[in-house]
Amino acid sequence: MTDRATLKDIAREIGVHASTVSRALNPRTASVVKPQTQKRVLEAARALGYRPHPLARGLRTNRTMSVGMVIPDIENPLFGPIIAGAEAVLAQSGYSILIGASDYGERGAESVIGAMLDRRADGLLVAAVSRRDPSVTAAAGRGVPVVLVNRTVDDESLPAIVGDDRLGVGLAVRHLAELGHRRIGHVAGPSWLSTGWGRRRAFSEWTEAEGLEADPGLVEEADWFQVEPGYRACRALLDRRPDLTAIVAGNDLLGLGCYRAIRALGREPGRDISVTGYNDMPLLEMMQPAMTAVRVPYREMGGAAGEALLSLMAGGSRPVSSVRLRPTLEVRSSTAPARP
Amino acid sequence: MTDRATLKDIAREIGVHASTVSRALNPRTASVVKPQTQKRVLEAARALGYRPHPLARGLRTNRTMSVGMVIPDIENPLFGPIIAGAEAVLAQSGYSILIGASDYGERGAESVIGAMLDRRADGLLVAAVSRRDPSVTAAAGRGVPVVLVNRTVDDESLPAIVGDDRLGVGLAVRHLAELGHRRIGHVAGPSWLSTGWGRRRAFSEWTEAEGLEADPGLVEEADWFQVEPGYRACRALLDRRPDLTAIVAGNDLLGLGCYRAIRALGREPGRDISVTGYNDMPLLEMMQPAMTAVRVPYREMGGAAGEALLSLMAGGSRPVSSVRLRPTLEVRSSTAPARP
DNA sequence: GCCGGTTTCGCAATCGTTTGCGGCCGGGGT
DNA sequence: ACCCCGGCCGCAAACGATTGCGAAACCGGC
Repeated sequence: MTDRATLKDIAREIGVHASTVSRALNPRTASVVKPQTQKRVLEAARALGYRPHPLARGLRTNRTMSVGMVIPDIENPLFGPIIAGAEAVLAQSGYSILIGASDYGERGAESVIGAMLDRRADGLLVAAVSRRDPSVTAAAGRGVPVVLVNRTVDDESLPAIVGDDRLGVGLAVRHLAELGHRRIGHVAGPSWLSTGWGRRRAFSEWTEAEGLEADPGLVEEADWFQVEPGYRACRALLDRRPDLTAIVAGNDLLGLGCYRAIRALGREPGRDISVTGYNDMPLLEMMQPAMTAVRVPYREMGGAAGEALLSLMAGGSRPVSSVRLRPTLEVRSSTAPARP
Repeated sequence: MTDRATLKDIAREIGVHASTVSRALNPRTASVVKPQTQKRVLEAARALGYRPHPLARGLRTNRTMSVGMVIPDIENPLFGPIIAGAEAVLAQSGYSILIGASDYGERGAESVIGAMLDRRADGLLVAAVSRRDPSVTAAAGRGVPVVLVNRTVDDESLPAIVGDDRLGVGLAVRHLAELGHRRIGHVAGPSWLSTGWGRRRAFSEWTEAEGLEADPGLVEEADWFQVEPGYRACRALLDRRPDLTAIVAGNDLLGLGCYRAIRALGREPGRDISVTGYNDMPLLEMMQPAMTAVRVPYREMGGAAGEALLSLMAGGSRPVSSVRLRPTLEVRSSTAPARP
């Protein structure tokens, strides 16, 4: 760890005071130093390989140029693109990203957010866990810029960058309706997650809007966004309603659970019962049958969240508004015309 | 951002000097303050909700309690568990993780590593990109603790936590040999990646060791660890050697490419030609046929890397040795007895 | 040559913590 | 009674940057 050059080193080198060097190096204050001195400072700085010390600077300015990103489950491939998108735009502006896993624990989010606030992160990017997370709103209440991403909390006051689930579910339902399906079921995610809850509501709205059968019994809630719970929920759903010809799954994994449930009943997904996924995670197109799915632009989501946070941290007085990103529908072979 | 309490606040509260408070709060120096004073300090600190200012502390001690983690491609689901594993053990010791994407660019790794060193990260966890990355060795040369993870560089002096590819490939080759396969091919990853290169060499060694046909023509290199390049490489391989009965793929995605190539030739993976994947990424068991794959313990890998970095940063004079984690074989239905 | 007004820059404080050094005080040994 | 020593704590100097304030230096105009 060879010690790096400091402002004082540069100052000594060219015979000025450290404060002058500081001003010369700071674009905002560079106008008050004589152009020629600035040039000498710049040259010496480059010659010495000067890099400002972020701790010293942060101590003085109360800014760390780092933002905390809290992810409920880093192992979930969903969050990769979100992180990547946010990282790209934030790194552009010189911010570093502190990552923390909340591990879905009520206490988890609290402690990881606490750690980030202790570190004086300038802002927080939160893929909130539950629909009401006290530690998130608490942080926001203490004046820390917070942007929610992918999921939202019930508190509407926080800017949130999410996918437009209403639109996405609509894409799936309309697609199935156009294929002639009239009795469509829904395997929903946990209703205590904003994504599970929102898609479920959207499903009810769209079936009604499309003039399809709209019955609460068409919906079965899985207790987790995973294959196995999806399998169980789908079995329960098909037990109750063996006449369904299509199923809208709350996410891709639930959709894969539906595949298994349908096969367990001796029928074939895609051919006998159409299935749509949600998210369009990698490899979904490699499944058999390749799954039709609503694609959520996660990378863009991360990028938009990063930008929102930037403008929030820039102190823009006007509130940063929430954004709903438009999903698209990737039509593959798990959906087919309804059989008579 | 309500201002937090400082040492001085506590000092004023109970009528001592700030330095005394500092000593009382620091376990290492707590022995020099009278037990009773320490108790008063502790109480006041808790009452005021004191949290040390990491910037001030870091400025003084030259430690940031943060480590940089550079990942070539955050969107790759492979790295999720690695990050999670490392995060878990590092957070335990109070370290935060700065994440950075090098985006596979030669220049990328350099700039992101530079950013982390500017931030005075106490250590670096690097999922190196190429087998020789100058910026990594340069950082290590400057005295910054560096641990490589998943991939390694040719420079053997850096501690690296990797999967034991030799063993893993051996598991696959022996499994196939036991199933009666005699003519086994290999679709390799790029040889400029340590993983691609190492598995390829291991393949040659094992085919020879098992007394199988060992011919350079049995290996075809894909130019990237993706489905499409895997497809192309596998087609080329099968064009050259239509008599192969099994293929060891350099990773799971290449294996999926093999599925497609095999089907394109009118044959069926698993039944006509066995295929093994490598890594055992999520959802691989949902493929048709469910892919037999070497499973690499990525979460443990991240954890081990975190621990290695911790002991390296702790200044242990004895060199931290590299670790090879033992993979296991998940036998599924993409491998079957060789047909006569 | 003096004066008012700009530039341009130095001084010193400050951010919150750690830490070497020295001072004070009390107790025990001679 | 004196000295010494050890326990406990305060003082102040760092760490490296930013920034309000004031002081030179310099300008032109009278």
